[in-house]
Amino acid sequence: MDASVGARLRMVRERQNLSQRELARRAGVTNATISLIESDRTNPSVGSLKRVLDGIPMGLAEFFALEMPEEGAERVFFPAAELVEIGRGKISYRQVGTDMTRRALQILHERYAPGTDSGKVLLSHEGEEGGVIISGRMEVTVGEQRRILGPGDAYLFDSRIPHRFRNVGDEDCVVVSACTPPSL
Amino acid sequence: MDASVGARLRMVRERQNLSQRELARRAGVTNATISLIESDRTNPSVGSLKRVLDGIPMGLAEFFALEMPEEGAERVFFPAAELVEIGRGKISYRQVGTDMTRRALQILHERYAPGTDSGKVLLSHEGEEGGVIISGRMEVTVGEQRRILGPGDAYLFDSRIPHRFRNVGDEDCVVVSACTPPSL
DNA sequence: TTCAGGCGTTCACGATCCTGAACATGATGC
DNA sequence: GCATCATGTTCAGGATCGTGAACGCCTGAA
Repeated sequence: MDASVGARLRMVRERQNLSQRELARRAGVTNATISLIESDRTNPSVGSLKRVLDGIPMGLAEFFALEMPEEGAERVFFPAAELVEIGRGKISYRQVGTDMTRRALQILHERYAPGTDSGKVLLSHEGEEGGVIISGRMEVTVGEQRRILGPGDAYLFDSRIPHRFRNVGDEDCVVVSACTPPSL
Repeated sequence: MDASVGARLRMVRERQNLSQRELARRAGVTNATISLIESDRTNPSVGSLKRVLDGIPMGLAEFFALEMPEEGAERVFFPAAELVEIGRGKISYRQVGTDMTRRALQILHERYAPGTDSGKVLLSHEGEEGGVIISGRMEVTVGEQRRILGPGDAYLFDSRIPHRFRNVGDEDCVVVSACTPPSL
């Protein structure tokens, strides 16, 4: 509860996948300021810290109320606000956690616009993947099998089997998917 | 939610009935610092603000999460932490609210040590007063009436009638009392 | 009245912050 | 290889903060 301001800021910034410079640009401060604060080489004024947090955005109360994870403890919970949206337009997804290099499992909260197609060339790669349709309708092709899935339906298969996804409905299709090892 | 740091600090300090100098002494800063912060003539560093709040004591998260009352709105709720203990030793009491000059009703959360006596000379003043015994035992004398009250018992009388309180038990006696107009 | 003490405010100056520009490193592509 | 880009870090200097000591005001006691 009384971790340093620097450690807190670094944590929230990295959870948002922002670089020091990008955060500095959004906040209207210099990247040096971010660096100095995060390394506890300076003791920021409340005003400047607030400006920095406005670039997240996050309030001061929320910032200081943040529970810092144990040193070396593995991150387990991911508030919705931290599932940053990566794509835009036809496909967008929100990844659960960052730093996929160290993990064996990747989980995405995806949204497919109507007509989206993962491609005529069927995908094939190592690992396994699966998912659950939350809303909308999705045509899933895996090997010789083809099915249209709706809310509550799910899939799970060996990724080496050629596969393809198409949103054949007329509304967005939301899916929670998982794959191992992380692709992308 | 985004009131100035100065307004917030002034509010919490006054709710604790602390002067700028007293808070400065507890916090290990100078009174000038408190004055400058409260008047928003400076933008304190997180570190110095934390030192100041340590003198309250209050955490940064709680400080920034404080809801500021509407301008001119009357204060209605008083968290237990704000009922500051005023006395020490034989009698101590926690007053509900401050600035009694403007109020018609005064409420105290009192604790009487064993043997405490409000005095042989019976009290008498304008107004009415009453209370409820929370724990312990208290001998209450009002005019010609005398009674030993225990937990759950209560009293209520015209303050002009001479009265006296004595803790005749062998443990602390806790009472919630009220009087109008505020005495003391 | 005068004095003492507490209150919040103001001021000059030494300490600290924040900036703008450089630096060092690593990843990516030609 | 080289160039290019993005990353985090370091540094000198102007801007700002925090201190210590004053100030004016008020209240209560002698």
